[in-house]
Parts: sequence; structure tokens; C-alpha cells
Amino acid sequence: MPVAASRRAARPAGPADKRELILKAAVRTFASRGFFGAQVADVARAAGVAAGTVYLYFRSKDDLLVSIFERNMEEAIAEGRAALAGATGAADRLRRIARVHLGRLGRDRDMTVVFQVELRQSTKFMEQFSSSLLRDYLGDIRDVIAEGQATGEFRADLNPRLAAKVFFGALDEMATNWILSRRRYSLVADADAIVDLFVKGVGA
Amino acid sequence: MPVAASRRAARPAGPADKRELILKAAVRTFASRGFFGAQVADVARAAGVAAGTVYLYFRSKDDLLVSIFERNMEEAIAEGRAALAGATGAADRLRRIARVHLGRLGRDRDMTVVFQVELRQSTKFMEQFSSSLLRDYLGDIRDVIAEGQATGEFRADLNPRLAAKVFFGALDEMATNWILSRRRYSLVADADAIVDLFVKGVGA
DNA sequence: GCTGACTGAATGAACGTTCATTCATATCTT
DNA sequence: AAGATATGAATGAACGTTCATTCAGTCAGC
Repeated sequence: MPVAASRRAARPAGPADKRELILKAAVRTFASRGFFGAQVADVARAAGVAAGTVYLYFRSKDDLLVSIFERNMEEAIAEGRAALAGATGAADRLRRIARVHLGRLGRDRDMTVVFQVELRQSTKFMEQFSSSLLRDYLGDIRDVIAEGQATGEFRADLNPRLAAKVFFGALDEMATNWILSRRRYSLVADADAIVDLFVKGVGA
Repeated sequence: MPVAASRRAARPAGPADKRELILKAAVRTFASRGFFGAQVADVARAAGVAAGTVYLYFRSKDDLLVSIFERNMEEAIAEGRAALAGATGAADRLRRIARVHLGRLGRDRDMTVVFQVELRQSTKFMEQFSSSLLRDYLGDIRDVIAEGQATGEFRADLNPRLAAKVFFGALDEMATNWILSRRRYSLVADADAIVDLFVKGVGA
């Protein structure tokens, strides 16, 4: 899997958003058939275009997946940082991150399936991703925790990097569980409880 | 992907452990090339047998993956339950679970790559798995937490099912991060810190 | 010389990608 | 204004490759 530079392969074209159309169709198709199970022809059909048209907008099948990831991750990080503005204290910051994280994922099931399952296809892909946007995200969380330690709001006797992984892992597992569950509950609804647990612990 | 009943496709054969040999080779091969990237012929070569021989012991390529999962998961649950015997209190139980969980994964990198990445190929696969052994595992954790609440060791004002997901998510993320990291640190080494964080929280 | 475990070349289906062709629309020309 | 010409987005059949799986044959052990 090349996973290359990922720029659009052609000019914005007539409808100016056919690229958009194909990307949406790809999310739906990958979510229901899986990345490897889905054929490019399926994506094209779902978008209402011919197979060849996909290659007017995307370099390859891989490029579809990468484009989905990049686009959404950029949005997510931006939304996350915006939400941080005006927060009062580290716990409040974590709460906002959790709400944005679970709020976004809970909003679009197909997108979430792609993110939680399809994107984790192979170490190649994962290394690619985890060493960039995802690393940034984890870094943001660690900073919030370290800052909380600096102000005395959080205990200083723990590794902020480890705590960040635990926090992210909790959110991630909630999301994965949600898409795998047949029940249709609200994902964001648990955000506050998770932060409460993370801050206060289970101990009585 | 069928993901069928997964029984051995043939008799135990001559060396009586050729099946074993192939399974080990499959773990190595899937870990390095990825499940979809690996050819059955690669697995056979790694095992020092011919391609056709694989089909004397396994129904299909999928069956290889399913067999790896089942075998290891059964071992893990057994080891986990054994470790629980003689524990003093809920926090101690969680600590033992964490140690076994991270201890096992930290012991075999290839196996862990298969578990943390390759096994999560598609919702089909994941639903398959999460609705069985994995569900049991999560249930065991929830029971430990609920029991801790009953004895007053843990706060009663939180959902034990949610807490279990958070706990599992933390361990899972640690493992995924470990295999994706280039650094070679000890995975079990963090077990106690995670449990400490889970029990006491980050709050000062 | 039988048995059956083992082999690995052959098979055939699946699928990503290409590209010659079509055709609706825009741009000229008179 | 009407025709002529150009443009390039879109098409989808065809290509070529890649594998999972099969099976006719080999051979070691008894």
C-alpha cells in the first residue's frame, strides 16, 4: 500500500463537488463492506458514477481511505482546539475534548466504522497515521494533563504521557464498542462520566 | 469472509504438530505483511511446507486467523482466571488482570500485532469476536468492579459496565501503542501505574 | 506394494486500473 | 443567430495481475 501524497488527481470539475460525492459514497461503502471487501466499482455505483470517474478524482483506492482520514482528522483537531478556548481548568478541558471526540463519532456511524475499524487495516497504515495527526492528538491530551499537574489540579506523581494514552484508550474503546453494539444509544452521553472516572478514579 | 466454525480440516497428521508449526508461521507472516498482504504461499514457505499442506490442516486462509484468535484468547482467559485466585480485594484483582493482559501481549510481539491490528480487519470479523470471547472478558472485568462496589472498596455511583470498558480500553491502547512504537520498552511495567490511575484518578 | 501425508504447478475467479470513445457544453466564426 | 469547432468530464469494456484453492502425482515408511 503506497499511501502517497494524496492530492486531488484532477481539476474541481463541473459540479465542483463530485469529489465530495465520491468520498461520501466511499465512506458508506467501506463501512458496509469493509475496505478490502469493497470494490472500487461499488464505490462508483454508490456515488452514481462510472468506475473510471473515481480515478479522475483520486489516485487509487488507498487514496480514498487516506483522504477520508485526513479530511476528518483535520476537522476533528480543529473542532477540538476550538472547544478548548475559554475552558476553566484541566478537568474542564478534558471534558470538552471527550465531548467533541464522542460527539463527532456519535454523529456519523458510517464514518465511525471507517475510523474505528477499516482504518486499522495493517501496521503499515496505522504507523502512517499514528505517526502524524494521531500523534498530535495524543500530544494535545498530554499537554492538558501536564498543565493540570503544573497548576496542582492533578497529581504530579504520574506520567502524563501514560495518562494521555489511558484517556484516549478509554474514548477509543467507547467508540469501538458503540459501533459493534447492536443497541443504538447516545455516545456523547457517556463523555462526562468518563471524565469523572478519569479524574476521580473508581476508588471510594 | 466466511469465518466459519473453524475446526481442523484434517487429521492430526504425522509429526502431530505440523498444525502448530503452520499456526506459528501464520502469526509471523501476518504480523510482518498484514493479513491481506500475506499470501497463503508466504505462510507455507515460512512454515517450510508446500502451499497445499496448509489446506490439509486449515479450511481456509480465514480459518488461520480465527484459529489464532480462538487459541490465544482461550489461553488468555484461563490464565487471567487463574491469576484471580487468592486476590485480596477488587483493586488487587484488577492489578492481576492488567499484569496478565499486558504480560501476555508484551511477551510476543508478532502475536500482539495480529491481535491488536490484523484481527480488527472488518466489522464482520470484529462482531464475530466481540460477541464471544471478548464479551466474556469484558464481563469478567465488570464483575470485578461490581464486586468492588458491593464491598464498598469502589464508588457505587458509576456504571460498572462503563468502567469496565474504560479499563479495557486503557489496556488495549497501551498494547496498540506499544506495537506501533519504534521504542522497545516493557509493556507489563506500566500495569500497576494504570491500575493506580484507574483506582485513584488523576485528580489531586 | 500400499497407504496417505505431502507437494507445487495449474486453475480460474476477482479486481484495481487504464484508455479509446462519447457527448454535453462552451467558444468561436461569419 | 446559427452553425462549426473545441473541450474535457465521464464512461465502462478490456486488460493484466494477483492469489486462494485444488488435485494429480510423488515418495517415505511400513
